[in-house]
Amino acid sequence: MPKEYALIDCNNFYASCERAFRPDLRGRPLVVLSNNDGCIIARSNEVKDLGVGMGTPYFKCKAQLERHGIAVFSSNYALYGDLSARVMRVLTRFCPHVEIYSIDEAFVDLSGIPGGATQFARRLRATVEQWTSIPVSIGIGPTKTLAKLTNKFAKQQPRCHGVFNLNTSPDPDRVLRWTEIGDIWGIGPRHAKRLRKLGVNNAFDFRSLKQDWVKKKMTITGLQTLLELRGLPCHGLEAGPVSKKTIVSSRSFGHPVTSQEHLLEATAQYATRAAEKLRKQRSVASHILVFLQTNKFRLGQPQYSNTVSIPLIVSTAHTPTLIKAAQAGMTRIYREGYAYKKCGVMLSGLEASNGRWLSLLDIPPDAHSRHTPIMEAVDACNARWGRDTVKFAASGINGSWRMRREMRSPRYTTTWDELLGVQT
DNA sequence: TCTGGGGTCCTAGGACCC
DNA sequence: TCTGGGGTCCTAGGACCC
Repeated sequence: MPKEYALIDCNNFYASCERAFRPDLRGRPLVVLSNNDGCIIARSNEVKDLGVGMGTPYFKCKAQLERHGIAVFSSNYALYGDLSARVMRVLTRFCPHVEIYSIDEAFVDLSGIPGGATQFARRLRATVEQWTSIPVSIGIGPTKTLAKLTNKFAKQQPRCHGVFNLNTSPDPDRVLRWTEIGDIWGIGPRHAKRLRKLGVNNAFDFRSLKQDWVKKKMTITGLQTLLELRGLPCHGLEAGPVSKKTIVSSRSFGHPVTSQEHLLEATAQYATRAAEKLRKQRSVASHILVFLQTNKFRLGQPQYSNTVSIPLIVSTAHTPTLIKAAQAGMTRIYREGYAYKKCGVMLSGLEASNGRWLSLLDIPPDAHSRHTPIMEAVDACNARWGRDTVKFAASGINGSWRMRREMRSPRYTTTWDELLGVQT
């Protein structure tokens, strides 16, 4: 019996979230923009049909969007994160094994489910939509790669009504022929271009290539994709949340930044965010990397970018220590006379905080563990009363470097002041 | 004027060691 | 005229994902 992996994928997730509390937007075209209102990162079906591409800079298509009366939103991650959690809660309630793969996707194992995977998936789809108002599509196949590709088929073929099972299909090869080479999970634009030149245009063509050739040209990961398309599972379901090996916090600035003072504020802010993520997964970091860069799209302007990695004497998750190290790094790479676009910090060398290596240097063993209670208290306050209830002065108050989000919808589900009002 | 953010894995090649 | 061989570790860069 083949496995029955299902991929549950929210349709146009961010766009669907914006519609969840705005029924007037159903059937109306809408887009969601990236941070700083820079690029299009989500489109409703109507906008996809107009040919507006994913990742298009907003300023390049603004006029077209206005002409067609398209609603435009800044990204509202508080809302998307909360609705995602609701969708995932429904899945974990009904499915035995769930792997949350991204904010809008989850794999589940439906092998041997009573009544059959297809019927189960249809009920699950209806329940998710009824309980969260988020529409999803479900693709089922013997491997994760085939479930992924079947999901796209289910989403785009109206006859499927959002659910398709490759395992019970009378003609599974039809789905593979339908899948363009660049739409296969694991085959990106570079490999797709090369394969097309060789006449390999869809998943069916790719599946018949020789293993040795694929491994040579596309490494072991390409070979795994090939085997998965042949129905041999190379990727299982992750058992639980996996700890990150690196943690990054970085942002483009709302406006170009020239002063060292503002860069140091931003650096402190990103170090604070990264440290929060670090503590959330109960890790400590042994290295902190800081980088900054000018705007690479401004070809006429002087360009400069640099990176510095700083080893920490003792692995830590203590925000003030990390801020200090990050700011020291930033001071080292800052050069006067440039208009900076972006900076950020990356934490690496992560280990579980309970199994930390002790430094051989002469540091009292409790030098950092004595900081643990205070950081726990800060995290608890911010969890209870909202982000930045307790913050570090080094981040400044209202620097012009903070990002722009001029068209953000209300945080309907996570902020009291922004709850949906109902008129009586 | 205006071009996102955060991750993973694999490989090649250099440094270094015996 | 001659200039070993093999192993490990680290880093940079490429490719991919959402």
